[in-house]
Amino acid sequence: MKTSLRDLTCADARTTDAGRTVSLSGWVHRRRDLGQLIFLDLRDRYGITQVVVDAQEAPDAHAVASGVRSEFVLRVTGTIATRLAGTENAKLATGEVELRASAIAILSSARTTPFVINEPDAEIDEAVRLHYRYLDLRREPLQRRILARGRLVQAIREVHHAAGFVEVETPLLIKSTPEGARDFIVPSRLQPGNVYALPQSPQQMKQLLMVAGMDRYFQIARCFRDEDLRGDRQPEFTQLDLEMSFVAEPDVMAWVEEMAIAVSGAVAPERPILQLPFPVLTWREAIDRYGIDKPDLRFGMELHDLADAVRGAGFGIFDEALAAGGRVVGLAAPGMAAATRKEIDELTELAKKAGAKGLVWIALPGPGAEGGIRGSIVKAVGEERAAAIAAAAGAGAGDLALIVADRDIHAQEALGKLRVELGGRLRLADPRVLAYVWVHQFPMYQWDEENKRWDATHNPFSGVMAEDEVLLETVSGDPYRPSPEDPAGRARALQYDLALNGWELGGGSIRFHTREKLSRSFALMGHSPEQQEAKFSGILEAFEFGAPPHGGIALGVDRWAALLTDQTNIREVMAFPKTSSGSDLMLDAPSPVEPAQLAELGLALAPRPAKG
RNA sequence: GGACCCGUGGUGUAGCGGCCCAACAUGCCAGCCUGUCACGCUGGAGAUCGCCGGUUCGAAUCCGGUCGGGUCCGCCA
Repeated sequence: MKTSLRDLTCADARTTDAGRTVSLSGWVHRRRDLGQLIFLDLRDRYGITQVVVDAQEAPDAHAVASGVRSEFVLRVTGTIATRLAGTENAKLATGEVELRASAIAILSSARTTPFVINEPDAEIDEAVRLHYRYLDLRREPLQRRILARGRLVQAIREVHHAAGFVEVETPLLIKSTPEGARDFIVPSRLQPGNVYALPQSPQQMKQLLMVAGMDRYFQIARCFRDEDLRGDRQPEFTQLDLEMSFVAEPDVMAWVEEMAIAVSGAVAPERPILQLPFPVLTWREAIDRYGIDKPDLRFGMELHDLADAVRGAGFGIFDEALAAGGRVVGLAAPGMAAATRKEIDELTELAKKAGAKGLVWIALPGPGAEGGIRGSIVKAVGEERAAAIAAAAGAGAGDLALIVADRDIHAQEALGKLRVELGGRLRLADPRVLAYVWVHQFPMYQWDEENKRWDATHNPFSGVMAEDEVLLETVSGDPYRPSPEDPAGRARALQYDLALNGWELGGGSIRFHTREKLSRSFALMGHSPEQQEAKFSGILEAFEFGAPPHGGIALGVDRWAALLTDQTNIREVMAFPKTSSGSDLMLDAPSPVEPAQLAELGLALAPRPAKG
């Protein structure tokens, strides 16, 4: 990549270039000073080339090289030469040649960096990394991941354009809606007292683009949510947002699947996809088999219903749970029969933290192991029955059965968390594999006891399965007077989530596309006609002018990039992320504002409440 | 909003009541070295142990508070 200041990048030189006089520019990666002979590893984004500076050959260049330090920026002119036999470096793409310097220009000197750039494995305090993010980005691991993310976004764009999707930008200054996550607010100077909100997603805009006849839209969209942060959540994040007209659920899923396969191949061609086509689970199946709606399918260790196995065994907790309409579920931790008391106590603690009331265990001795069957209920139900229960949980010789009894869902959810934990501890998941899985047929609503209304479990614009539309009724007969007994609670949404290796990549749905149906759904969610008019007048009105049936999805680009680069934290795939308290340590944001700026906006800041 | 973990030369760690005006590695500085590639060898500089207060004859070490970072719960239509 020839430019005015260089003829080759630091990755280009080969033996076929031997004899050429060229200039290279880059950073000093490492310097090895042997006195009369100095070696400089010159680095740029593309690679590393060894520069040799010989005091006899080039005394001026040698004098400059003597004063050069790590991370100086140089332009080196010299001759590409094949290395002396036996001094080739197989670790470098350019390792068979070197640049024999005749002249060195220092383009920039550099202070000693707060951490070393040339050691990829060095662990550095994250606050320091964030303060000097531009230096951290210079290091190989972060640089590699940001490049991979670039390929991810590029592949997404290419695939969508090729398939006829139109890329449309939507505004960042929009209307605040009181639903869902907290909005980031932007005060309006032209209309003091009024505010814009930053979008939590382009949801309504993309539906309006369907009403506009765009047919297929996508966008790499920045989204904002003012909620507490996590390793997989930042206040601003990026979604692949797309919407399609005249589609049903299988159309969207088929496209996303085709797209995801192409994109995965472009970013991580060496990583096999577990199963094609992607497995599809109903939400119910996912909960029953994995205890979670984003199961990690890279390993089995599924949950088993133990109702039949424990019925009448004479163990009170189980009988009570079943009598109350609850569940008894178990799983088998392979090879953990020898688990110590302490390990089991830890797992019990974990299960309780996950909402379980307790944890029952049965260890089946492995071949050659001393002693018989052990477990917390062996005494109560007898060895034979305990063995049968463990077997029903999927345990064989040498395995540890773990059992939870609780109300519906709670039992599975608690055990599901144990499954994830154990899967990690026992290293059951192949880290190379990409296990995509669809989960669909979610319940549309869940009862919000606090506000006495139904709440969308995922997306309030989702439609419901055709056969469930009859359920969108209330016991009261008035859609504006919902109650927890309403049949609406049984309605399943036309909602589909895509999970990857136990992470929620994203979700989408087929939307309601008539004013009447959307409005009825809003009513169940507690929105009066007046509130609907105030909050959603745009989309409701639009649906009166001929809206096509449509649906789409939004996928988390940060999470996708993290998963494809083997990271568990999206900060590691973002160029300039914020801390868990929302600070940008490099720019020192957020920061105080000038009184004049506030005055212009018609704002006054309330005094910060003093801490007791 | 809550719980837990961490904060010691530039960086990463050790030290966890007196043996410490703090140790090790690396980085940094200087000198030597013509085939190194994590170059090597020799020497040197560099820390009031995040901050404030308390306990104690004595605090990096114990206690309280505070600031910063991280993890988790709540939250995240």
